[in-house]
Amino acid sequence: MSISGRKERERAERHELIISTARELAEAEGWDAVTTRRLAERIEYSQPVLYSHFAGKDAIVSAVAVQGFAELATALAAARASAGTPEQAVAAVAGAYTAFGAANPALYDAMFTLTTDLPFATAAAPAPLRAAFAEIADALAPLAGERDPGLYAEVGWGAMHGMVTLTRAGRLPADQREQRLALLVGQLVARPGHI
Amino acid sequence: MSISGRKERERAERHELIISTARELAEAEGWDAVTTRRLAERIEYSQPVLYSHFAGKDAIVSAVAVQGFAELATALAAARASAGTPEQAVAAVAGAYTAFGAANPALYDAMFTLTTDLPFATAAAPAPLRAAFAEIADALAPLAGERDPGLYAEVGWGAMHGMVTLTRAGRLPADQREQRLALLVGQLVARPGHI
DNA sequence: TGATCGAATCTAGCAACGCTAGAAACTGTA
DNA sequence: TACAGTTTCTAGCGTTGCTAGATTCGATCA
Repeated sequence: MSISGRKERERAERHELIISTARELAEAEGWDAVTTRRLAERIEYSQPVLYSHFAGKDAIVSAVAVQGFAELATALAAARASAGTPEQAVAAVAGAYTAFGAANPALYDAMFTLTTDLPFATAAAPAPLRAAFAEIADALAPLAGERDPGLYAEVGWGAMHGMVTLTRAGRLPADQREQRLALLVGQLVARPGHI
Repeated sequence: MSISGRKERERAERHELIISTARELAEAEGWDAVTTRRLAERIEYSQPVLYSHFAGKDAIVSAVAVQGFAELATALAAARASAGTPEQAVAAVAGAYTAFGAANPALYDAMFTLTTDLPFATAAAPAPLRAAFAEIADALAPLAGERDPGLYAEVGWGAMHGMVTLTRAGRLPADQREQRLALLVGQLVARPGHI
């Protein structure tokens, strides 16, 4: 048992090594630089070993994305826990969310731009994805009032996500980041207007 | 003059043909199917002619994107013009924006996901891009109040963009689209809360 | 009308991509 | 020490974006 145990352990380590190396390479040089050849060279194995761990390159990106969602969930939970009022919790979560996107651009790309096959809005979605969304939902829930909590959370998430992606693409000026975020939070926690 | 004039005209026609063919192919089969070989075959020229019109494939995608921004600006203007109150204008613009994204998924991808080199928040940004943003800004301006109009527009744009992309990626359930949009608009036009 | 020269276009090919079949090496067992 | 099974690698396939050099086309002049 100990021999096969060691093998399994080594295999699991290599599995994680592939994920972390792909992530590092992407964060350092962008996802275009993450080719199976370069990745294999970095982990000091030949190309085909990648395919003994993952179905293909997409699966590697997805694995990085899931890791990202787990970290995002942790960051949001910490932000929410540090806040006093519900409004402050929303502000803290929004700040943590946008900071996460700014600090890990390639990771954020893997989570939202490159990964297309991760189930999300279903029960089959990986736990980290549901955990990250739950943090947003939990932060907004106390303020929902007559609003549907699920929809309220989705709208809040979408607003934060849009800001992150537009900022990242250089489509929102980098300055006034703070004020923009404050304005977003102000709208999110506002009592809804009617048309 | 008439001969070289005809040549220039034919060249311009082919230029547009490349753009429209790329767009059609993308909308029909996704951008992955838009290879330089398939594109050349469709326009019934060899591959290298593409490079006599565009610096590379990215430039073709960018050209499609600019066309998309022009159409988006038109759609938003029409929506805004049809509305009565400022609040209704915001609702109309938001509805038109999300409908545009849903109706032209590949085009929207070209505009926001694939194109990375289009300048935006600067004066050097192509006119259609500034026009589309201006429609959003103009719709929100009457409601800005003490809010900075520019930031207010950016936040509104980000919120709509986030909703479109998350919906498109299958990360927001397709049902309750209407209610979600209404909730978003309600938050956008709300008098801001404070933290 | 026919030769010439420049421009437009195509053929053919490069390097790099994701991925895989079959050979080789390595590991544990007898 | 020979064998069996797994693991890993070498080599290569088809496709990608892009380009150099050959070729064809067309306007201009003798």
